Amino acid sequence: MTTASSAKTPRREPRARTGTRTGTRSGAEARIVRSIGEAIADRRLPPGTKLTEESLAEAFGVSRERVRKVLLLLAQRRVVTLIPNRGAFVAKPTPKEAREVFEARHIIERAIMERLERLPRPLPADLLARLRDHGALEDAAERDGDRKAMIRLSGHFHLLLAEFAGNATLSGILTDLIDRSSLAIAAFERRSSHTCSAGDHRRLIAALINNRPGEATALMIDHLDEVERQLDLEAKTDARIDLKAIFADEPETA
Amino acid sequence: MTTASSAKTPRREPRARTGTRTGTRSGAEARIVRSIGEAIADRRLPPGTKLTEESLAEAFGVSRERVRKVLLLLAQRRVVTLIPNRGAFVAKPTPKEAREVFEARHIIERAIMERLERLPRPLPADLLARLRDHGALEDAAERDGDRKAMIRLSGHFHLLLAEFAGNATLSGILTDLIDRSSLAIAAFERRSSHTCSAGDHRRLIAALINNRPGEATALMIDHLDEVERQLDLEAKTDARIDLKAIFADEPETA
DNA sequence: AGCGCATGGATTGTTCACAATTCTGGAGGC
DNA sequence: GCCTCCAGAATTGTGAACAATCCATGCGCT
Repeated sequence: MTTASSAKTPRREPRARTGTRTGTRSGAEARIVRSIGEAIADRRLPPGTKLTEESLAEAFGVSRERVRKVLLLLAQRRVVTLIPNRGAFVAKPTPKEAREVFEARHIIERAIMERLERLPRPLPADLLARLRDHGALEDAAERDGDRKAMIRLSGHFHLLLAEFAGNATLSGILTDLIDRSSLAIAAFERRSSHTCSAGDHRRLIAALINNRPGEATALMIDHLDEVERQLDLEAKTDARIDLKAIFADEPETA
Repeated sequence: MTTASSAKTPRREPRARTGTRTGTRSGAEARIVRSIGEAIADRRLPPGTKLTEESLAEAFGVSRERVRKVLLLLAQRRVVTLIPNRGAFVAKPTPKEAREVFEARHIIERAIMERLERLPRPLPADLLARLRDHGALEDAAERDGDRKAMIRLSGHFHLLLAEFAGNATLSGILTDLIDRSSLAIAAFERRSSHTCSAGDHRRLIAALINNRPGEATALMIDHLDEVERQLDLEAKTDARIDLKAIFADEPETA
């Protein structure tokens, strides 16, 4: 094939900024990606929902081309599915894919917990503070029965731990996996069961602070197993929802 | 334009085909992504190389828009870096990022090896066949001193193992990590040493077949350690400090 | 010289119009 | 009644033109 050797004489190297986290540069796009991502995570956009370019463009007040780019990014993250000439849909994971995602989380989050347990004691003050703050938020959401907040906070909890494990690359990978977990949960959750994970998280925080070797890691594994066990890989949920209604009032500032 | 009420009554479900593997639909795009990715992996495109849209468009005989899309995908995979209004460059990982990538590979590939070791014996015939074929290819490349082939084959080896661990999601994650490893190697490799990994791979295959518990996993960890140890990750990135890079960091995202 | 500043050329970013494909709804034949 | 087939409409895909931005070179001034 044609080799891409058309790069001309090397000029100067750009400083490889580690800054941009998502690879998207414009702030507006990042905002839309996050907005749609969160809508999918807390199930305002259930799996299978058609994401019409023009509707989204209107809802966010941007051009269609930009929506197109956003959808491409989300597709790469497996959060939406692009079908040629048919459009974009909120991804609907297969049971196999759901199991794979949870297995991947098992692997990565176990490693994260092991690193956290190996952290020098006492734990950094900011970690403790953020864990405490987070616990309070989750408790409040549980008290209020705010389901969407609980889902969102649950994801944040896992990401918070990943962040303090000190490997941004792993955190990025886990971010995607958590989003896809949300999709899997939305697709396969049983009607009945609802032992919400706030309790698990509380115990996990306590174990992390007390630092009995292996305890926190074991709790994390149990926690992930428990979440996965609550799924019913036979259920098929289907619904469609009006995009504009969902994004009716989007906060201008992130 | 007035708001054309979209997303009407629920219609029909889109066949949630898992078909498109990469998220890119058109075959041409996938081809270009792979082509550029391989060129980066075996260092025909070293880190920092400017990737001008028009040059690429010409080289591949496609429109600039398509190149643009490809670059966006590669940026999402952290293989190229997009700088607003400046263009696309082959990513140049920092030492920190390189360490993170290798740590992530450690975690994932250890898990993969553990799963492979747990496979029922004797190993599937096709796995054995492909391992043998691959070994022959690597031996040949080593004999011929075909450095590019060796790099490519080394990546394929790890992906081959991942594939037979039976988790496509993990394989996908590892694919990205391997590409980024190639970048890290290209950026930080020491001039001198290069005990190429064909030998490591050979021993690993043997251990996998013989199946002394834990041996293959340990070999994989050693292998990854060895590769990383051959890099010079001491922060010698650049003597002069670029002020623009320091202050150019995103003011927008929290 | 060295520094500041304007201009020219090149490259990226955005918008627009149109082509291609699919979906919808109905007419017609069996 | 049910299926097939065929416009019309809606939606996605593509290319080209236009605007914005940046880099480099040269000129004038201190």
